[in-house]
Amino acid sequence: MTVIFSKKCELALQAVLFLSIKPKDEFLSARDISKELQLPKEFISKVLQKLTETGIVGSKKGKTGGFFLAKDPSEIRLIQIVETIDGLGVFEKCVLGFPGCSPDNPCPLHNKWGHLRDEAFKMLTEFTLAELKDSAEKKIGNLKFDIL
Amino acid sequence: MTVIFSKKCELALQAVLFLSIKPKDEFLSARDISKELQLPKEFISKVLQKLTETGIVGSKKGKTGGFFLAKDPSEIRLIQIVETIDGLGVFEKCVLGFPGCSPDNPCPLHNKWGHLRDEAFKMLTEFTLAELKDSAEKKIGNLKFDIL
DNA sequence: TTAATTACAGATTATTTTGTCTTTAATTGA
DNA sequence: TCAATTAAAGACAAAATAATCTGTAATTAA
Ligand code: SF4
Ligand code: SF4
Repeated sequence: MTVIFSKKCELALQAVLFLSIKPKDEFLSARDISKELQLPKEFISKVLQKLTETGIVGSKKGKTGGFFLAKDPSEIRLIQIVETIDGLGVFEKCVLGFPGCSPDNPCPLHNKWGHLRDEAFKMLTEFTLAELKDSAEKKIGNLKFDIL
Repeated sequence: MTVIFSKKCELALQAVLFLSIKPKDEFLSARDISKELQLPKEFISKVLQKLTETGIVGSKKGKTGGFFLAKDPSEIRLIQIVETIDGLGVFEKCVLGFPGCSPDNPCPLHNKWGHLRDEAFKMLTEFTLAELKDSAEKKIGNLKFDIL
């Protein structure tokens, strides 16, 4: 079973969301994030490293180092995170997995699926971290008390 | 990078679509299908075996044996194929991959995503093989001449 | 200056998914 | 009956993905 995003990407979304609810000038270590989100530490840091390359998050080495959002949450669109981690391939691919299908002979699914795909893309480009901040805050707050 | 469906499932869709464009009383061997769709033979037969369990396709062993659609194309909904191969988990899962999220405190994505997911589900339940037959026919016909 | 802490980079391992191979049982035509 | 053909079943191999580990360089506090 697969989903739209890879696990890596889901994790990245969570981690960045977590960064967004913290004060802007605070450095969060991978360890802190992993502890709070209950996710593998090294995986976190690897993913965040990737995101530093694209300038979405910043990092500082050393004793008080850690990660932080490099931009204002309102400047970070979800699609940017997806793109960095997974790429945008999903949004181009055929549902049926047919090779070499050209859209001049589209099957009935093509239009419907294409539309949904575009909607998903639109959703991810429209939403910024700022819009998710509030509910993410509650959500991550709850996380500690969740059994699963 | 992952997509909505697993490769197995894509392949199943293609194989079943292929069966649907053949005369009802014709047995198609896994080898024939694999040859025509240019896909691994054993994978095909494995997937079709799965689909025989759910009664979507039928099979016959022996010299003139092979696979065939057990129902009329208009009776086979795409979702049934997806369900047998991948299950319906995708349509229940959270985009962000948060564990233990309850819908009483939905993040802004939840509704949007939920809607898209439902649309996808609806699309797959509404479409039957019959509706895809015609264009699949052309599509598979072209397949042989495609470079990739 | 030194010890501690942290991101960083890359190797390594584990797990899952995908694909192949081998063997068996059923069916048919010769 | 017998040889050929095929699905079925499941072991096996390869590849992709996820997760861990190890060592290094940067930074800071003492
Ligand atoms: S026309 Fe159908 S088969 Fe071709 S790319 Fe679109 S969805 Fe896929
Ligand atoms: S509310 Fe948000 S985090 Fe929770 S299940 Fe829905 S999409 Fe996922």
